[in-house]
Amino acid sequence: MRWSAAFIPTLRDAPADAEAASHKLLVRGGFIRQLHAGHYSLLPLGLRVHEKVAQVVREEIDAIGGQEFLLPAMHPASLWKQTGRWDVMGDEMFRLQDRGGADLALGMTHEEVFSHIATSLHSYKELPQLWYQIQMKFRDEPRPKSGLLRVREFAMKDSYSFDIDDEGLDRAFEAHHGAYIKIFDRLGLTAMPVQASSGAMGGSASVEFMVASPAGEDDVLVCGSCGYRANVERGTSRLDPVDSSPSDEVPERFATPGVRTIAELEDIDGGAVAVNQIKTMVMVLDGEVALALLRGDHQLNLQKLQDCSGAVEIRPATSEETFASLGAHPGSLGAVGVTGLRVLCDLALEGRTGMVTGANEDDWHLRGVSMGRDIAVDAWVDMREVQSGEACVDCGSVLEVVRCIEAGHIFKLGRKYADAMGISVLDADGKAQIPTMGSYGIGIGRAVAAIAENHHDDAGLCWPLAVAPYHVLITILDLDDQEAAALANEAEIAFTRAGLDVLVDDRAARPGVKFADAELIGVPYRLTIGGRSLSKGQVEFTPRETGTTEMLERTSCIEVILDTLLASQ
RNA sequence: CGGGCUGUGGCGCAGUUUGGUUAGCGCACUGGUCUGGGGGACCAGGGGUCGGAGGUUCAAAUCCUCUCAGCCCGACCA
Repeated sequence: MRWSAAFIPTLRDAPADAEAASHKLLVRGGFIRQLHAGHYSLLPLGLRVHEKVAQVVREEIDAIGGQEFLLPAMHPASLWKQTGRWDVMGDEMFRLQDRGGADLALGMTHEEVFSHIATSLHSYKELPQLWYQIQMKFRDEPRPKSGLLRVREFAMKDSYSFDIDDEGLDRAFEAHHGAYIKIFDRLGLTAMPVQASSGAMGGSASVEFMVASPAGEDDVLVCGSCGYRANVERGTSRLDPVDSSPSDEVPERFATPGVRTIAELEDIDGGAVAVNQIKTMVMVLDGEVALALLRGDHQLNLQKLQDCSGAVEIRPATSEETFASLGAHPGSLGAVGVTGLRVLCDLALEGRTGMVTGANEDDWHLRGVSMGRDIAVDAWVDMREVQSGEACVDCGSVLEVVRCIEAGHIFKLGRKYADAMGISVLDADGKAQIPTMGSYGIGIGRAVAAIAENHHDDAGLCWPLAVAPYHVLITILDLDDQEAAALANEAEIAFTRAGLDVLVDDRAARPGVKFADAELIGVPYRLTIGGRSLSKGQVEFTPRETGTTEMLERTSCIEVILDTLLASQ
């Protein structure tokens, strides 16, 4: 490709509203353009990277026996009603109607459609099956952000496994686990598998593949010592022991005028340190007011609450709802003597005595509260969010919280969808069996952004060879120089013949412009042909990553570069 | 959904407080001259009606009302 004829609209300035490095650089480098919030056009350069990422993913899923499909992006509502997700998905699903008034949806995932196809499986002999596609998903994200990192329309590799038994599902899950490790490694991403919440997908196990990046949106607990890795939506920690010896104390009201926060209650006369307080949070779970109790110094994690409560829709109660339920305002709430409300209590409070909590009367608190005796707890659950510095649940070392991009997610779904969709095969005994499913996703565009986040410097992008839009950039400095033109031509032909993607910068621009653009778009290797070196019979070879230039002999440069590139592929 | 911010040529911005000539600057773009190894200089150009609608006024980018869009934080989110 000759740059002079290519559409590579580089910009000197990033759009003012771009924050993330990948967003800025992908726009500046002429890879993407925003159409509107959450919808991006891939320009030729961006598409090249996108396709290369997709190809790596395709090869590795093929390698574990995946069969590629391409399913419709638009689905009939009936399909989604069959699994109940027409209602469950809520506002996140794009919905529309055809001319006849029939309800349709734009697919946000494809369990339903693949399951629909899987109803034509009839025998255990046809299992296992591993099906996948690379296709557009549509999700009406409340807040698209950071360029390609969070969008409303994106290509996803989604695969689905169908097995007769749990052992089969385990094998499919492990196969994906291994494939994902290879994929992210080939993409130049350091991805760590972490224990994750299955969220609305349900199912028995789920592992996320996380790439550390400040541009990410997930927090992961990382133990540097034993390798424990878990999303904060799932992970836990080992707490320092606290005194919880049985106590004869009975709850006693005491005045706390003006006290509304944990910190204020620590300071007031007769109060208690946060560890000895009960934090009472009023939440609305699927329309029903419930109490979530935590130790005073702990934070609630909503995803954990959702997972342990089974509720689909969760929100904090309004202060009106709170007052109507408990008769007091936030800051004076407690669960002592409360009946008729579901009370969920964090495990960290189990067996605690001598606690301080709100009295459900503004400006009054209770002390001497014993958990089991004074509070009617419906369920003991893990719903606190682990903070950085807490002790690893497995080995006791210090946990670190690392900000990450979720690059992949694999789920064991079990039989929920297969059952709902009516998939059934006969086993060896002639008995009908419902297959068990797994589902496995990688967002292609998000992977592109994650790579950009992790492979760039001040001058621009720095693509790993495997996903670079072009492998080599031949920069001609003096367009009038016949010898330079001839050499560039010769090199382009030789590189292309060797299977490399070559971009030749033959623009009538000054060297500074060409160098700056070269670094911005991040082609891994640059061959610079300029009069100054050429007069000495030399050319320059510069890997983008190091930026250090090596002088090569004009006569042998093509060979040397080919050796270098083919060796590093 | 709550909070904050922003909409002026392709990109980045000034002008809005205090309404008043043909709406300005940098980059990019076109033609030219010089230059020629890190976004060069000069000359000459083209392109916007100021997110949209309504209103106030002799006069609106500027004031008022409504509305749309985008970004950030939070909530939410397979």
